Amino acid sequence: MKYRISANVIRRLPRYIRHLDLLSAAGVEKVSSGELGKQMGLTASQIRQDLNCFGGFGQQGYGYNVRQLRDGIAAALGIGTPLKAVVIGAGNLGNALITNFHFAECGAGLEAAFDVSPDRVGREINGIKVRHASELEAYLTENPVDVAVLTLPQSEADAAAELVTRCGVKGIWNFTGVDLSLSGSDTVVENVHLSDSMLTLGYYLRADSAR
Amino acid sequence: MKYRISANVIRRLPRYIRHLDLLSAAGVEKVSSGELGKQMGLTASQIRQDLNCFGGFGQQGYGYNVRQLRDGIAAALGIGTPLKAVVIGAGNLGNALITNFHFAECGAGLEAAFDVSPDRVGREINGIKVRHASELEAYLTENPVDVAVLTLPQSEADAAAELVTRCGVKGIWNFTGVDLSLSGSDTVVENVHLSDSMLTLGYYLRADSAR
DNA sequence: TAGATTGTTAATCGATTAACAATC
DNA sequence: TAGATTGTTAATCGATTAACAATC
Repeated sequence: MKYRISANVIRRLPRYIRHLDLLSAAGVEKVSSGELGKQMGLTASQIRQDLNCFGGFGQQGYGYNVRQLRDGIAAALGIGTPLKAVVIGAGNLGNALITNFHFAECGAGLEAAFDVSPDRVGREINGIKVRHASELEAYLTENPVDVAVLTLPQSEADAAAELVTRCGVKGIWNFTGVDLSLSGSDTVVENVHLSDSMLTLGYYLRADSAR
Repeated sequence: MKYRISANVIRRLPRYIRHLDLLSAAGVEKVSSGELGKQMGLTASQIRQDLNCFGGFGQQGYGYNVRQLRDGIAAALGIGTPLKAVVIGAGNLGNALITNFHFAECGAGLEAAFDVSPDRVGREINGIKVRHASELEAYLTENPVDVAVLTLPQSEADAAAELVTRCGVKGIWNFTGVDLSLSGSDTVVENVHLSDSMLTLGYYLRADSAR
């Protein structure tokens, strides 16, 4: 990682992995940038540029070994050295993530969940114990955690972000829909703003129909 | 809409709305591109360029009226003429969306949900009736729907996308994690690939720590 | 009118695409 | 060796930033 790799490149990497997994599953062993581009709707140039940010995965005159390329990208993303994660807010959405989301496949390990509702505290969801939010600070102090998944009400978002950051959490997966104000800190925030996504869909849908 | 507006601009619009709502709530009535930029971490230039894609919301020497600008952007996004939506797959995630997501605020109206599980079919979630998936095709034929929200297992994703597209659905909000293969159709697909999001977070987190 | 701030044109920067020499 | 395809440099394209005249 000599220089800064653009966010566009990084955000394409998961898609490469997904597509390569599909090829692997279909028994394909090698692929050229040209073919891969055709399948994924990208130019061969772009693919070669993207991949060369991370090193020479390919072989001239041959192409890329599917398995090897997949593993190379996975390594670049850091899958393999899992990050410790906790879910904060075990309501509907938190529940859905705890139950369905494959943390392990994304290089993370879910360790605990927190909530305030007596209905939820004490329960176990998919093997994860739901603790009371009042224990959060003590927990983070004793068990260093890398990522906090925020799935709590908007009104609590900023306070929770502040608390976890103070307790050493380095990344926030933010489902609250609020733009967190963590000025000054070097915490990495990944926003999943579902409203933004729906609004964008709506825009293109209407733009399309207008044609 | 004389020319094609870049996706970058479109994806910033929801954020403008969110921030302007905050200002409104705080009683702020006017804002200049300079101030707004400082608050949102954008350049004043970019803000003026963005806004001018949609028309002269501002007034020279004064700035932008917060309320008016907010409404202008909302209009550009088409909030106000709601799109009809159905949720397909009423499991954990579908449930969470039906219960928590504010469709109305995003210019959509949720009309129905579909599932195959006998535990879920017949139930009502947040006022939305869960119907059996076998009724989906007939339903869409009788009740034209704009958007299908796909929250079903990956194995069903492609078939569901094909069916709804065939029945006139113009937009898909895709939570399945699969890259849908809707070759040829002009359906708009908005992907919410949570794994991609988590992987990206992991990348930046580790890149940060490495420094 | 003078000051502020927009709308818009021009300059810069970065990302994508094209081209091609290196090499398997 | 000849053919294919990479890694990498150069050209193009688009997006962001800067500048400034228009105007409230």
